[in-house]
Amino acid sequence: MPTPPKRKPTRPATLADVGREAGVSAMAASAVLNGARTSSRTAPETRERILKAAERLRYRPNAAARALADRRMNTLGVAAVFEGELNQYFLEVFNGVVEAAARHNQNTTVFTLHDWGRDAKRLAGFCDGRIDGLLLIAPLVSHESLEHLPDHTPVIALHANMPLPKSVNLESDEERGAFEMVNHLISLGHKRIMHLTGNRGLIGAERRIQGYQRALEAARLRRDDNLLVEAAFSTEAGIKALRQWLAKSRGKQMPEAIFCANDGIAMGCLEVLAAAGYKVPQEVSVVGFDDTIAARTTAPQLTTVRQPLRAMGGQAVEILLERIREHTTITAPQTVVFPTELVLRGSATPPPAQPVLVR
Amino acid sequence: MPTPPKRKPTRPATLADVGREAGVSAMAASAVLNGARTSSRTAPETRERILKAAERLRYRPNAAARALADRRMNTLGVAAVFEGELNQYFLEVFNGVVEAAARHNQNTTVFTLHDWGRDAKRLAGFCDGRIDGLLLIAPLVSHESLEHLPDHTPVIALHANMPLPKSVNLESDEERGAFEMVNHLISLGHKRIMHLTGNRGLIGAERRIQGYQRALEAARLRRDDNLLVEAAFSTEAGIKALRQWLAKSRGKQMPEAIFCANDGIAMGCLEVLAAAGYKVPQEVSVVGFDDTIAARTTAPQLTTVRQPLRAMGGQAVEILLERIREHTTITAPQTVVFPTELVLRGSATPPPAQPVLVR
DNA sequence: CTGAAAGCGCTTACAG
DNA sequence: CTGAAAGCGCTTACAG
Repeated sequence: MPTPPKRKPTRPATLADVGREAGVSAMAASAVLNGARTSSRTAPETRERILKAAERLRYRPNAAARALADRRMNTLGVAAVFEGELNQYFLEVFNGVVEAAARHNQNTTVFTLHDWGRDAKRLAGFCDGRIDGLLLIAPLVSHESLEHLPDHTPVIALHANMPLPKSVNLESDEERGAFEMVNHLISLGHKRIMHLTGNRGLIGAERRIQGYQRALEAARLRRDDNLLVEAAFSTEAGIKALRQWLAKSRGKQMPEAIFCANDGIAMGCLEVLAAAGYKVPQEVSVVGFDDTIAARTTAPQLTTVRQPLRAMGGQAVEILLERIREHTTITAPQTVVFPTELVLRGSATPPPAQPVLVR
Repeated sequence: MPTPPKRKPTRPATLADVGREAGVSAMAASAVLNGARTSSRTAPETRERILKAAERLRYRPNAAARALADRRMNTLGVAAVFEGELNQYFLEVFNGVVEAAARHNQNTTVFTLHDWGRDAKRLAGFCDGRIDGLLLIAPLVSHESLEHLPDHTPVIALHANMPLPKSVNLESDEERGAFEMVNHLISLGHKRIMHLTGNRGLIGAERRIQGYQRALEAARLRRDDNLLVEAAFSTEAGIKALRQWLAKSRGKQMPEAIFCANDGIAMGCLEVLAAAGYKVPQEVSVVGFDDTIAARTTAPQLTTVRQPLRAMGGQAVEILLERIREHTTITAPQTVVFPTELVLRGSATPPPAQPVLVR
């Protein structure tokens, strides 16, 4: 006795189901439901019947099947390192990414890496049809790891440590941002300006150093190597570096202003200076870089250099989608530079009339 | 003249390609490369040949094809509203999600909604085979929108405004957290304690209000309706609410402490108070709720109520994966409550000896 | 231990 | 305007 062809109720409806229900073929259903090319030329009443059937069956196109046929997943990958946590910088960029992706009906999937060098192979593994394009956030690439980059998936990089070949690279004009900030301090009357650097070797850190030095030179201020203090891009590093400097400089003159390579370092400075009893900005001005949320919650609020992180994230998505759509092949590395902007708040004022000594 | 069977170099290699290269069938390749069941029983030298061929061809399994055959995408969806930006709360939860997902070799894709009510249908649209399970972050569901929830994809909710039926619901004991925080302020000597609320009507906001009021009552402090100030769960709302309150209260006594419904509001308070020249915590104590990263980046750092957001995100993933694996069907809503915890930092101290006036 | 076959659910030419 | 066929790249039984 043959079993009646009964759909198991737990299985989502397919195009074939809808077609059967509407008395048409699966691809007629495909045409009207999933907008295949021929959709416009379907008879109105057939169309109606199919729509009704789909509604009744709660039909939803299966993404995997569609991706397989289409070679298009409508999903963008975002890769970033996860060192215990995704940080403020990432969140800011990701906001822009998510916003732009949503505008284009694209999904965003996040891949977290422990280490750019080590995980280069995993990165390529992501490009296995589940994403249509890949955005690398602040990647630290080496010539070797570039080997592992996917061939068939367009890649775009934001704040890479070196321009990725065959890719568009987004960066901001950090050298200029640093230059303008130091210039601003000079115009306020500062002459003795310390720079707490980011991680030496990172391109972002080096560019800020260059901007700092160029501004000093342009103003014919002498370069005091003692005021170029190596730190790293974190609050902890800022605290440590400034503390050490103060400890070994007792009795000497304080810097009139401290230009920090990012807001995190600046926060560390504020903490150390407050603890040691120096008044900011009356005795020492302190400025940052990035304009993260944190810059507005310190007291005084931070004068800083704004990078348009969110806009950069959005633009990355736009460019990536363009490349996916057009199948654009990039041969030479391409670079897009975003402007930075000075944000003036309360942490920088003219220097004190009398020199302040380290105490 | 027949064209030689030449692979187009732009196409990623498939199992068939690898099989051909190694002189075996596609499914032999499948067995050793993609770990199908039979993999263990492949002859060592065949195995070796296949591995070599795959390496040479840079073979990568196509995720879409695999998902279609498997009915398993190895991807989890996370849905959250995006009102201009993903906030710290989301970031914190997402950290836990990402971490747990990575541990299980699962991807995470983010779906952003404008509005829970309006986008209920889109939500179901996501459950089209591209994800295996869906995590709703702080969803605002209605009985009606529940209709649209997917039938074939397990769902789990974090901080839902009402327990979702057929789903596991994760929440934390916010009433108790609020109670303990206000109680702590009282034990420091505060009597005049303001509460800046979250969005009225949201269960999380109401629970914090209840905890606040219960603590005042328990200490027999009179309830001053003027100090229960309606705001919403954002920094901007905190700024606006406190500014308005200050503007209409000139000459009156400042609150000794401000209990904010979340850290974002507290950050807004710090900003307003810093701008207006009030010293925190010497003149006013400010405390938050959530213990997001931001709580540690403010100056002073925030005393706050810790919700184990990250752990909750991680746990959500674990439960979801369990449900996917087991095909567990849930009939009655299930709820898991996480404890909160007081985190003492610098933003709350005993009240000033002399009352401070609004200036 | 290995391979030929059928199927996952969709699309894209190609006929009628 | 509509349908039968082939194919996307993989897996899962099922034979040998």
